[in-house]
Amino acid sequence: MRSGTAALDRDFYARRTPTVARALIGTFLVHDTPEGRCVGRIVETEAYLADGDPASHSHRGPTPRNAPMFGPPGHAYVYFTYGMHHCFNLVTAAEGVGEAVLVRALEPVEGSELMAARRGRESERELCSGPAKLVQAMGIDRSDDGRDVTSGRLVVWPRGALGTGPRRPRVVTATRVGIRQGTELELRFLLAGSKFVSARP
DNA sequence: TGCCTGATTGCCT
DNA sequence: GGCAATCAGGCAA
Repeated sequence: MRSGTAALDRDFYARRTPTVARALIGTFLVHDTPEGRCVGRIVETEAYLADGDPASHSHRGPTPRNAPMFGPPGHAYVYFTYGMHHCFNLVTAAEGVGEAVLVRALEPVEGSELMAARRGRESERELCSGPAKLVQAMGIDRSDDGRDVTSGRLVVWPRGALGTGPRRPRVVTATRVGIRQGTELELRFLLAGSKFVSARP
């Protein structure tokens, strides 16, 4: 294993959640399954906070569903919504603080044929341009809820790990989408100019 | 116990 | 641009 492909460690996630959400732009989500490896560059994220954020699942305190948000940072939080979709989050901040970053869009980097087969879609832009789309394309499911993402089959590689893409990408902020409360908060982060984001700000 | 809403997507018009 | 699909959590009764 090359030194450049070491996964982001727990200290990366144990910071202020908006800081982590911004720092995740340009990093690589990597999932190894028996069918093969899929890699996507993270191009869109949203931060969900513990205090003053009514859109956050953790807003009303811990439940069995949102428990991973309150666990140690560097773990996955996968939840089911709208009766048919899953969304993938990375748990941030200190243990006991219910915060996480929702990964909203990826740019396919490796394994796009496998992604297309899972998605039943050929268009590269349609593979990962939405939180539920990328979960399906990457082969993530509820068994990954709570998984440690600092090592193992599901990890995040730092910017520059593959020798492609800018190490200091231009990141723009915007208000979050798909929520009714907390819409005034600028907690959405996007890779400037990327055509793989879910919706233009 | 039961009704309502939602961090979405894809198909239909 | 509208709307159905379909389930877990929250809240009212």
